[in-house]
Amino acid sequence: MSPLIVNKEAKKDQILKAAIKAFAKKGFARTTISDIAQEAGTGKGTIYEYFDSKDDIIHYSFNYFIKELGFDFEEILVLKIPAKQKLKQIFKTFARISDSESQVLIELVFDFWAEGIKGTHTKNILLKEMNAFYASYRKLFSEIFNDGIKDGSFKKIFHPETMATLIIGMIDGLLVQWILDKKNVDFSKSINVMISILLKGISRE
Amino acid sequence: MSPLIVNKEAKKDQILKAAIKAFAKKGFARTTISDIAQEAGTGKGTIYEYFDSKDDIIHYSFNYFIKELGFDFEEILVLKIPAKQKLKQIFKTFARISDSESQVLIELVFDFWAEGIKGTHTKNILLKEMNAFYASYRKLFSEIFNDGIKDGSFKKIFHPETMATLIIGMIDGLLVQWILDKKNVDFSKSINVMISILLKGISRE
Amino acid sequence: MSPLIVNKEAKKDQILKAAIKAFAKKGFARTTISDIAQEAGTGKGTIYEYFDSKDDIIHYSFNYFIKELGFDFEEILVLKIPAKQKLKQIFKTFARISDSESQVLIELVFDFWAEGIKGTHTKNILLKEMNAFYASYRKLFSEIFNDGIKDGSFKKIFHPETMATLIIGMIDGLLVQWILDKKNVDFSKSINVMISILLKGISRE
Amino acid sequence: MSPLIVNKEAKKDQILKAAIKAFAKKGFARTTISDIAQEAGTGKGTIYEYFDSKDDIIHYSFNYFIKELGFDFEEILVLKIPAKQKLKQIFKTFARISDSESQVLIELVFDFWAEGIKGTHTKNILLKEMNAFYASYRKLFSEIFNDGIKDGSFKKIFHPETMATLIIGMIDGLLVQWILDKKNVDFSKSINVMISILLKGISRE
DNA sequence: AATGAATGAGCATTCATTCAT
DNA sequence: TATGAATGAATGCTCATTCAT
Repeated sequence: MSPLIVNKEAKKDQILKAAIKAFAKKGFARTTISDIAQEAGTGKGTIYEYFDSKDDIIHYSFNYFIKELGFDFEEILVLKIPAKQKLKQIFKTFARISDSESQVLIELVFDFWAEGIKGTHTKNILLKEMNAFYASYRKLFSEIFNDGIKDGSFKKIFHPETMATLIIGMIDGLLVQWILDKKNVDFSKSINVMISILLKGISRE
Repeated sequence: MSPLIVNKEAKKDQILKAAIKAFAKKGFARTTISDIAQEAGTGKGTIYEYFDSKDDIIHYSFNYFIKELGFDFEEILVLKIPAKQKLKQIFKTFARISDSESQVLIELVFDFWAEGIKGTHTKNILLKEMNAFYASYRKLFSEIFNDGIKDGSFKKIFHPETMATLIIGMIDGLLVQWILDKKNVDFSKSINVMISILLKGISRE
Repeated sequence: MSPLIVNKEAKKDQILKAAIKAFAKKGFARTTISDIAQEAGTGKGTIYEYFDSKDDIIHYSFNYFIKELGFDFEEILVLKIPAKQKLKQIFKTFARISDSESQVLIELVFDFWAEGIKGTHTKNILLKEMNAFYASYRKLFSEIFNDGIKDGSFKKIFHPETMATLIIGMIDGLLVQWILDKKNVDFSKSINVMISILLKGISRE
Repeated sequence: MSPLIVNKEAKKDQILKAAIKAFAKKGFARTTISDIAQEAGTGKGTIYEYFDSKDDIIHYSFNYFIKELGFDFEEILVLKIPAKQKLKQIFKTFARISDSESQVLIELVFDFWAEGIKGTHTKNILLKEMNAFYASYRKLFSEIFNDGIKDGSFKKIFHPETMATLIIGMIDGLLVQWILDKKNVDFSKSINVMISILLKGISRE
């Protein structure tokens, strides 16, 4: 009669993954709790044992999304290598997005964006989190640019913050292009071209 | 003897604008026909006098979106000016996006993207149209690059198609950044920086 | 500038005929005022110039139905011919139902029956009228039977009222069979068989 | 650990009965899902746990109608009794229709007929089923007539198929008369008169 | 008189959420 | 803890009816 021991965290994770899979197929709005339950192989009611609401699941999905895609370049940031090398290192990570299992996750960006800026009262959390994410993201790049300018490898003609925005924008933009038309868009190649041009544009000499 | 005379086209347009306004506020999924009717100042039933369904309205919104944002650079394309000038000209158009009344419209991009790739059978029309739009868009830029390469003003080291994807991606990406965080992102400025770097990167000498 | 002179009655009739045609196609419930207007070649609003409501049209349809199918055997009733001849004469009329233009009309019986016994407050008029019609109908037959019994040509073993019900029931029933499955049911033939059996059953000697 | 246990079949049946009751009161078209839910004592949503759509309910109603009214005379058909006895036996069943709980069910015939021949694409299932039912019904009677003719108890002057149509028509017709005007029509008595006349008409000597 | 644009009450249906077991 | 039956608020859409012209 010993109760089945389940790792609550593990099950929550399992449901979350199922939810993401379901979201990727039909988008937030069209995905029902039933869909998620089915994908997770549980009952509908069970979902609510682990999440407060559908919005809650969306919210968790975003955090999972960020973490899982490995957008944490802290380690790179503290490396003792030239700014230019850091940039190259970071871009290498992105190039990897197009292969692997990240694909399902990637499909969610649009939904996050759409949901993020629109959602009702509750969901402004999403918007805040997204803004926080992008802000930290921008900071990451701007620090690198600042370093580069300081050590003389980058020209100081460009405002580092603006440059950061630009870089991130380019990455997101390529993502969009690629998701919309995978057949005709080569993500990795485009990223590489981008870094080349970029470095050429900002490198001193 | 004569019935109430209404300019059907004008009213359809008016409703469409109201719909777009409503969509911009809450997104496609959360916007109800009632919302649209209220925004348009008509009864619910009236909406259906002008559109077949909610999907139909979304569909029309996309076409309006494209046309209204003036993404038709055909005129520029045929101008007898150097490729470099053409690029600058085009980018000027984008810089204008951030001001004026385009703002409401811009908010819809996320929804189009999200709806486009997920939608059910019927809505794949949207996806097709979006793909068609982006394809023609890419063609536009790649032609300019080809011209530039031909007349010797651009280096021929980059694949024009990839470059086009890159440019469009950058624009879209900046758009995203800006929509998400208008306070901290300066769209026009970023666009200008972008063109500078870009031209530096691809111009011969 | 002399106004177009229209015979109001004629136009009402024209609309009524169009309505019946429409009803025959889709049934009362599924037929819209638009359908009727289209069939009549008029505007929707015009319908209301001649009829108070959809229910009103149904109501008029019933009266038209009765009159048009020629269920007025008064003339036969007063003829100076034997009861048996009268019966035959009447049945001949029914045999004619299956050819001619009555067909459209006939399709409506089910709707009248269904609407008649169910309808809301307003429509109990229909039920009353239908009952009145059937009552007079029964009276017609029972008078003939009474005559036949009186003059000795019919056996007096059967209650004339019951016999009348039976006859009418048979006719209606055949109608049902025939409408439902015209390919496999021969209305005229069945009617003829019926009268044969009937006469054999009730005729004295 | 175990979820709420419900006898799904039983509940579906209960809802079906409630639906039939509701249909009997207002007819298919005027009966709303709300009406059915109210009659069943459940919430609106619950109905859809057991049936796919309103059409689905109508469809099930027909099958229930056929089964419940005991229109399955197979057992009688195989009895080793004379054809004449079989007919009497069958007619006894009909006489029973007018009493008991069948009454609610009976009220639906008109709706089935009306819906059957008009319905849209989906509902032609109803028409097919009705035709199938009547066809098997006709076959039942024609077999009895054939038997009677073979064993010499019936005259062979009448085409068995036509006779069958006639009988069924008479029954349906009486039903109509009775439903429309229960006060003035005695169903059982009429049926009895009918069988008398019929037998007299077709029996040899 | 004729019309059809406008409308909102009303309907079938969906789905997030609750809760008894 | 797990479940799925139950539910009603909410939604897209239809259509009889009204009414300005």
